[in-house]
Amino acid sequence: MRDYPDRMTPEQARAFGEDVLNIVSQIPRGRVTTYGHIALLAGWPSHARMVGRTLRYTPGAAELPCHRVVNKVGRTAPGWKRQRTLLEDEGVLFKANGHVDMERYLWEPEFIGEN
DNA sequence: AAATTGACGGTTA
DNA sequence: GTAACCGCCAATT
Repeated sequence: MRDYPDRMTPEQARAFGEDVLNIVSQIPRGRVTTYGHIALLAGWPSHARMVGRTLRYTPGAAELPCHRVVNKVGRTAPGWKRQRTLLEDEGVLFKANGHVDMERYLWEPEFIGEN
């Protein structure tokens, strides 16, 4: 018995991509959220990696505040050095270990009228 | 068809 | 704190 969703059909993958971009666009300035939270809200809890894939490869994702998406421990995206500067410019403080202070800046999206 | 690759997450040591 | 795994899954090789 699998406790994770079935493999995405192409149609589901398309809808998932739209949902991800839509959610990212709602992250408030000066706050961050995680790949896992976005995947959960999009209805695919085990697809955190796919959220990262979408933001990395979808043209137009750069127009969104995708710099406000970090991993669960507050680490910024590998190879994207500018992300930290963008966050600091809107007031997000980093800890000595180079991670975002998640206790202070994590924004947890809420389900609205779902199901 | 089989193996590898990641803007990830979790457990263990 | 680090590091080594493991599970997950679409895309790529």
